[in-house]
Amino acid sequence: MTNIKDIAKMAGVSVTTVSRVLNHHPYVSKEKEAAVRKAIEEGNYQRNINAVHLSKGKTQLVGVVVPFLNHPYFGMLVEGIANEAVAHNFKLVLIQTNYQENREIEALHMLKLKQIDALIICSRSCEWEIVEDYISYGPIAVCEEAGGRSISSTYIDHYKSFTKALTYLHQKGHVKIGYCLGRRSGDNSRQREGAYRDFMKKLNLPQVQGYIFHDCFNLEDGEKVVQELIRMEDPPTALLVSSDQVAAGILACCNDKSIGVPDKLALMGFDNQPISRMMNITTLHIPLKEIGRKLFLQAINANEVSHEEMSVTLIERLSV
Amino acid sequence: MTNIKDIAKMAGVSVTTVSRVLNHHPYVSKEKEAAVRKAIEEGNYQRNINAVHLSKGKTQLVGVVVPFLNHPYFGMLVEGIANEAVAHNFKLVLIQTNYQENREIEALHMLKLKQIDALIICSRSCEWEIVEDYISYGPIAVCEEAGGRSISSTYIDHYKSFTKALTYLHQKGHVKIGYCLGRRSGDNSRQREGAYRDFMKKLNLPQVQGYIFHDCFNLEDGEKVVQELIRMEDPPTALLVSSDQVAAGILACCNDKSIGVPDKLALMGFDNQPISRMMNITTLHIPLKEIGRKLFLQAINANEVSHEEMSVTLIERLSV
DNA sequence: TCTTGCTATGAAATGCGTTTCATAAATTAT
DNA sequence: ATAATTTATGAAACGCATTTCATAGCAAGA
Repeated sequence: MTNIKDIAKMAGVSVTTVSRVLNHHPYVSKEKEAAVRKAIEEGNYQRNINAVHLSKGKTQLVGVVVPFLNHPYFGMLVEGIANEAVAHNFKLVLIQTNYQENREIEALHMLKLKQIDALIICSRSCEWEIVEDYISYGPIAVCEEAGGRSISSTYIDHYKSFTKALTYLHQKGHVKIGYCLGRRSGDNSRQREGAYRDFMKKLNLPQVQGYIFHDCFNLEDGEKVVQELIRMEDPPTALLVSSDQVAAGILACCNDKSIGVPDKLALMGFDNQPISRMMNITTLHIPLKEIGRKLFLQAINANEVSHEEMSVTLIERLSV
Repeated sequence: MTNIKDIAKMAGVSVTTVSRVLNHHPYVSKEKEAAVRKAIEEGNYQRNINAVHLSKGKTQLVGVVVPFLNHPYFGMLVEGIANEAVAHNFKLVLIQTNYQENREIEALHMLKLKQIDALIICSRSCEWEIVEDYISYGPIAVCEEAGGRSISSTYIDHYKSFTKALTYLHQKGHVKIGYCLGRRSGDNSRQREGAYRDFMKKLNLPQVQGYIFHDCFNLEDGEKVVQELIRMEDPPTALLVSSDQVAAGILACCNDKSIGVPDKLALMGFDNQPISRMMNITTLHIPLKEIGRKLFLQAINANEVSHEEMSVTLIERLSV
């Protein structure tokens, strides 16, 4: 393999000049540039990218932390990130955590080691303090509110969104309202729980523990929920489901069991995934691709920390 | 930032010895090792990973080429790859191509530049010849039959699978059978088309051009198909759909329009995605995660090229 | 005419860890 | 007791491109 030195020799110039040509730096005469290009051609020269990385201390790589991939939510989000990455000539390094904290720390570590130039955390598992320990090593962007912290964020306000959805359900006459969340921990869940508690309290509606479901991620989890609902003697009349996937699962199961939606049970989804459109599930649209795009831009912008709230839109369909 | 030289000085040894400790090489006395470890601790030393990469010519990175991510097929496949990658201490570099050939070539180029140690192509767009040009730079694994070529592969035989499905449909009494595929190009599609042609011809069944649909990837595409079906005066009675997503879309649309499934239209899906289970779609199970896992193992095994065919299983549900 | 200031170019320093080679000392084998 | 290994350790080479610094020539401005 030829290296820059060989090329320099072949072209009769210094390595500096070759480097200049390679990097489109000014101050190279046309003749020398031509000679260098010819040598590159003839020597079939390929820059050793790892040497470039070492030298520059940059890798044009951005880490993306996701708990898992085979879920439309993250699929869309990463799609948005990936599209923007291409446009900026960056590659993505995928770090699948399955919500394991140590995997997330590993990702942060990669930032420290400069294996990646920046890190996007789509769903955080470890403490803020730990993340903050790494901000000096490179930009970090998260998909949740990080106001006040030196970490860029593009997020939606889950408290507001949840309140919006609850208001809508209430307006539609529902009083016995329950909800389904993904993982129990995490700020997002806490925000949502808070919104629920506050809302129900304010309007003096019953807060039933049994109306609350956790660990709902996929279609299959919807079945689980319906099975529990059936067993209740006084089930909720409306369910706010933090993922369209789960809502779709619930709906399908209801159809199976001839539970009328929305008459017997109203369903409000989240995300506005294709499936919700197809199954006519009323949902809150979240601009995931757009969020992904913004996250990427924040991640590669080492100069400033920014916080961007994205708004959600209620999409009325037929499940409420 | 302290580097290996600093550590060597601090511990009163040579950089070689530090490197030995770092890499768990033998022939280091207990005392020196302890001194080195202490220095590493005190100096808060972090190996410069880019220097390691340069020196070793390896990056512990495997590239993964996918056309897009927000599709359960690729989501699952990559999930399988990612799980195995974690187990082997590799990271994945995602290359989203949107089926653009040049993006795929870029990925191959990364292999050449040693930015990645191996490449997994989940869905190939460019010519075999181009891919083969790169095999000397590192292992490549593909998710399609590559028999005879020096490229590892884990795949399912689409000809066989399609034939299996067609046979099943025919056994169930269907004669007017159509099918839906993703992209028109690609070996997989060609295999399927071939299977269809051969099967229909052999049994002397009608091959109607209008029964064939292309560019079906997502739920939404199902709608499109149904709309066309409605317009036909002599529509097919069964459809073999190369993705459960699309099958689900079709089914949902049929439900909407009160087209009885399977009475009016039988649907046979592909992949055995969660959605097919939920919607009771008869499908062919493809062990995607398993395929992903094998692909990864093939990719990091630089010593031998292997070809592994995975079998599909027909899952009888209620849509046929 | 003299001073700036730009253009052009290369030597050398910088980023940093791994690995080969050489050597010395300590064992083990013969 | 001598030869053959094994253990231990470091210097130097190797992987390679970028960037700073120094220098020289030439053109434009004062």
